[in-house]
Amino acid sequence: MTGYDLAKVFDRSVEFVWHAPHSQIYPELRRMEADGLIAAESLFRGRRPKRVYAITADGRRELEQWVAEPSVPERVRDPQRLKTTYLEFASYDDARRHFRVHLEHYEIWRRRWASHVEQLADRATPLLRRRLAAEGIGDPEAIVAYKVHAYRGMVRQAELEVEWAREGLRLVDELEAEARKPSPVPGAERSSG
Amino acid sequence: MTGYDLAKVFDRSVEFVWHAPHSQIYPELRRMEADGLIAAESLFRGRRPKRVYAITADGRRELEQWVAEPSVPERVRDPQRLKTTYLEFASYDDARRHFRVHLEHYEIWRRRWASHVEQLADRATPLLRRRLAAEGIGDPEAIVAYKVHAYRGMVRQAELEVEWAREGLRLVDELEAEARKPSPVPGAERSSG
DNA sequence: ATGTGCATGTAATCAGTTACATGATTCC
DNA sequence: GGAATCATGTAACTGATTACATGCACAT
Repeated sequence: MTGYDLAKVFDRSVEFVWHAPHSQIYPELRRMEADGLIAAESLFRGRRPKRVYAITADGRRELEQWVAEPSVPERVRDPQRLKTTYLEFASYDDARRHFRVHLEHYEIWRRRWASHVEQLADRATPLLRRRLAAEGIGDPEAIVAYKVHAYRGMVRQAELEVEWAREGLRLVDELEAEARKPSPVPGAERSSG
Repeated sequence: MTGYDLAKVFDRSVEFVWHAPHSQIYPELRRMEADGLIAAESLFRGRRPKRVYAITADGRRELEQWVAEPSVPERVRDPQRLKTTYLEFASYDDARRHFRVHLEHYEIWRRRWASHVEQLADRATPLLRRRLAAEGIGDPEAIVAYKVHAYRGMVRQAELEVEWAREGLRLVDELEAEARKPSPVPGAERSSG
């Protein structure tokens, strides 16, 4: 593939587990080429060449090493959850806006990931078709099954976030209703449930 | 607090939604001081001073602005899920190891987050006690409720990851069992369920 | 004396974002 | 002719990691 193709895959297309802008992709491709992990063929159509990359034997070995070693999950850094922790500094409306943005974001992504899972299960994505059409690749069941499992994980994550945001909205409503009530006499909360 | 105190809070203590090493904290504190968001008091005990920071009025305003504007979640970048997508390049044992590491990691964090939720609900964490003891702060219910909600989100995320990893392990077992079987005659899958 | 915890930094490097920059081709 | 898409880069900056570096206080 070319850098441009990759940018599409990362950005607009279906590979929704990793994002990278083209400004990161092009230099990285050059670095990988210099390291011998990929090789480019320059195609001239019209005047300017485009560089079509393919993996080398060394690159394949590197890829296999990478999948073989389990990567330890990174230290948590969750901007949304961090901000939630300090929502008492915001107005009720701002707090609601916080959860609504979260909800809408993950609702969109839930749909994207879900439809991608369907496409994978149907073996309908261009990349997957290419992989399955190639010869000498291992178990086609495994190729599909691992991807489906990965993206199902993303779908569930999104579902969780949508639900969590909904509960957040309900929480804000409750806190606001509670705050509007006349302040209770200390100790009085025992008498009424 | 001092930079050291903050590093503890970020690193070893209970604030499990954001991580930062001290090498990032100290310069950042100096920058925030230069910007007038925090002010330091140098305490001399023995010989070397330690710098105890407190938020300023400007800093408080900045904090309120930060919580008021909803932050749009970042583009997805999920190393574990990415690797899962290419597990067909790994051996079954390496694939299992991948999911086991994931499982153990999130099992540990699930426990941490869950016990933190309990502590928050009991108003038992040192930081929360300090906040609630301070005067002129708003609704104590809200202070606790938002934090509990945030950390409950983390607990559920961890539960999801644990379950997802378990299913991953089952998937690898199935794929391996399937691969060990004599290769089926094409079309034969119709006759037996 | 030795190790643990308190306490504060710097330096080199890497990863990632945003903006700047260009030009060809193809479709309407 | 103009817009969208193909196609490839660089530059400045910010955020984050890893390693290097130092020194005090206190308990065993």
